[in-house]
Amino acid sequence: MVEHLLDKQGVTGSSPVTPTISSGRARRSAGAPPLFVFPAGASLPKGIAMSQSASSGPDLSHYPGGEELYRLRHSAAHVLATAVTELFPDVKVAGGPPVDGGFYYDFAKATPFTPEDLEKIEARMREIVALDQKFEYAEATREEAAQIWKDEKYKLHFLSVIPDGAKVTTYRNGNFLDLCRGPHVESTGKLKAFKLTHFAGAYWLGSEKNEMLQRIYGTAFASQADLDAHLQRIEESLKRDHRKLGRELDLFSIHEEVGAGLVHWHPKLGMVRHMLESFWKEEHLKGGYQLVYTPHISSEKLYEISGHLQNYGDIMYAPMQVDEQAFRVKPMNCPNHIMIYNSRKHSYRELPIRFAELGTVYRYERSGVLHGMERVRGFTQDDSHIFCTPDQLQSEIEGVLKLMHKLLSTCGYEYHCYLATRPADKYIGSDAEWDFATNALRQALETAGLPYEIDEGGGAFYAPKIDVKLKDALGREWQCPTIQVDLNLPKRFGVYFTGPDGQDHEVIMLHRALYGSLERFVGIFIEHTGGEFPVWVAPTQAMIVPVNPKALEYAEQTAEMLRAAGVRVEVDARDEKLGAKIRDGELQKVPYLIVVGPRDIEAGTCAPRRKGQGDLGTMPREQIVERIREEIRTRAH
RNA sequence: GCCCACUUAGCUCAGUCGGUAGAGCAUCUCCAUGGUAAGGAGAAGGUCGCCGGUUCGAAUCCGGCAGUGGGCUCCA
Repeated sequence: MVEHLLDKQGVTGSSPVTPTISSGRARRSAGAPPLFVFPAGASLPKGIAMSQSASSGPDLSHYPGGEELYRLRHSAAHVLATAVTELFPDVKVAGGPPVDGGFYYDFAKATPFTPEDLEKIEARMREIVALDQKFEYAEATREEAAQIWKDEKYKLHFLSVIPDGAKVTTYRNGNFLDLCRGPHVESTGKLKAFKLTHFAGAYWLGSEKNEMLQRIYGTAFASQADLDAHLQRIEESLKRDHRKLGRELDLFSIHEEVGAGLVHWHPKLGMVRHMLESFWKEEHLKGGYQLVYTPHISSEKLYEISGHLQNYGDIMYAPMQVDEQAFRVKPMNCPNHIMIYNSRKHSYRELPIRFAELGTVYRYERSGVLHGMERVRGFTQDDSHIFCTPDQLQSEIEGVLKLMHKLLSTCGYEYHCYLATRPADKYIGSDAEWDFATNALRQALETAGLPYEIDEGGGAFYAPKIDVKLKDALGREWQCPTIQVDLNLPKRFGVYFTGPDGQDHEVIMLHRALYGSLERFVGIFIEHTGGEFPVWVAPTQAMIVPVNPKALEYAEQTAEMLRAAGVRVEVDARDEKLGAKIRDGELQKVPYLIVVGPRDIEAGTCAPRRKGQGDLGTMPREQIVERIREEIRTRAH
C-alpha cells in the first residue's frame, strides 16, 4: 500500500518508506485526539487556533456549524485536491483548511484555473465521492515525509513547521496523500452535498512578498437541503448589498470621472447621514465633548512631526506645491487636534479635554481594496481625541464604551469587541507603557461588562486598541468603532499638562471613532436594514397616497398635520392607479404609506400601511400622527 | 498593488460565424378617475468603458489603460 502511494506521488528513491498505517477511527477510539495541519497564515475560522502541540488537538467545537461540519469540509477540501492533482498533474499542492462557511485549497499552477476547469474539477469530485474512498490515517517519520514530498515545496514547508516532538501525520484517500492532522469523515462517500463556489489568487503564506497561488473555494453541508438553504441565504443577502440598494433607492454614486473610492451622497442618503450626525452631536455634547473644525490640508511639516509621513507616507495623497511649500490633504485628524490643544498651556484641572470632529480625510488606498462605500479613499471619521491624565484614562475609556454602546444599540447593532495587543515586531514605547495602556483598555471592557476577544499582536505600532467589527450582508467583517491609546503622538508633539506640582507632565491621549467612518458605517447600515431604515432616520418617513385626484386636497391637509408634528412627509400626487403607487412606495421602502380617499374625507380618517406589516386598517388621522411621532421620539428600530 | 472575471440605453440584461444595435423597466407625450404591489398607446433614448492594433469591415479578434466584481494583502 505504501509503495503504491509513493509511486503515485512520484517518489522513486531507493530507501523504502514505511509509515505506520492505522485508520482514523481506530486511532480515535484509542484515545488519541485528531490532528490537522493548517497552512501558516491561512485565515482560520474564529476560535480555532493552531495548536502548538501535536498531542493536543484544537477545540473544534468553536467551528461555526460544529465539528461534524468541520470534518465534512476538511474532507471535501481533500477531495478537491484529489481531483485537481488527477486532472492537472503539474500542480503543486499547498494547503486547504475549512473556513467559516466552507473550505478552500491552494495550488501552484503555471496557468490559472478557468471557470470551465472548475466545472471539470467538481465533476471529478463527484466521481471520487461515488468511489467512496476511505480516508486512511498514517504516521511517518520526518525523513519519510521529506522523501514523500520531496517535489512539493509547500508541503515541505508545512513539514518543517511541525513542532519538535510532534507526530507527522498523514491522511490518504485513493491516490491522494496529504500531510494532515485531520479529522476527516470515514470515506469520500460521506460527502453528500458540496459545491465549488469561486476561485481567486492568494499569496503563499499570506505574504505579498511571496508568489501567488490559485485558491479554489467551495462549501459542503450534511445534506442537499442544508446546502440549498445556504445558497439561498447567500442569494437573499446579495439583495441587501449596499451597492445594489444604493442604485435602486437612489442613495449614492461613485464616478469614474471623479475618481475611484470617492462617494457622492444623494439627497436621501444625505438625510440618513444628517440624522446620524445630529444624533452623534447631541450625544457627544451631552458627554462633555467639544466640537472643533480643522483644515483639510496642511503643510507637510505637520506630518513630519507626527511621523505619519514616515510611517503612512504611501497611503497619503501626493503633495501640492504652494508658495514653495509642500501641502498634503489630511489622512487623519489627530495632528490638527493636537495643534488646538497645544495652542496654549493646560492645567490638570482642565482635563480631560475631549475634542470631537466629523473630520473628512483622504487616503490613497490600493485599488484592489476599494469596496462601495465600505472601503473608500475619501471618508469622514467621527473622530475624537481625549487628552487626560494617567489617572483618568480608565474612566475615560469606560465613558467612550458607554457612548459607543448608545450609538450602536440605537442603530440596532449587536457587536463584540476585540482587544488588540502589542504587535510582535514593530512597535514604539516601553513594556510598562504598553502594559498600562492595555490594562486600562481591558479593565474598562470588564467594567462595562462587554465580552471581548484578544487580538494578539493586532495593535497599531503606537498603541493597543479596542476594535469593534460590524458585519455586512455577506457576513464579512468591517472594522468600525476603534478606541486607541496613543503612546506616540504626545511625545512627538510634546503634549503636556501642568500638574499640581507646577511641572509639565505628558498627557495620555485617547484616539477614538465610534461610527468609524460615516461612509463605512452607513454602507453597513444600508445592508443591516436592507434599505428599510428605522423611521427616525428614514429620508421620507411617510407618503400620503390619495386614492384619486379628488382626495388630493385632503392628502395635502393630512401631510400638513404630519409636517407640523415634525414628520418628513410627501404626497404621491402622480396620476397613477392606487396599486401602482402602493407598489412604488413599497419598493422605495417608505416606512408609512398613508392611503386617503373619498371615504376618509368626511370621517377624518386615513388608512396607513406600515412597511413590513401591511395595512393597519382605517383610523383617525390624529392616531397615526401620534404613532409616527412616538416612533421617531424613541428612535425605535 | 497582486490573481481571475466583467464593462452594450438611466437600471436589469439579449446580441449567433466579424457585416454599423435589441428587450423589459424607468423617462417624456396622450388616453384612462382609480380603495392597498405594475391600466393602455405612442415617442425619445446608445462614439457598445477609453486608447491603439488586425481587417475591405470590429460591440464581436489582439494589446494597453481605466473602472467594477470576487479573493489575497493592507485598513476606518
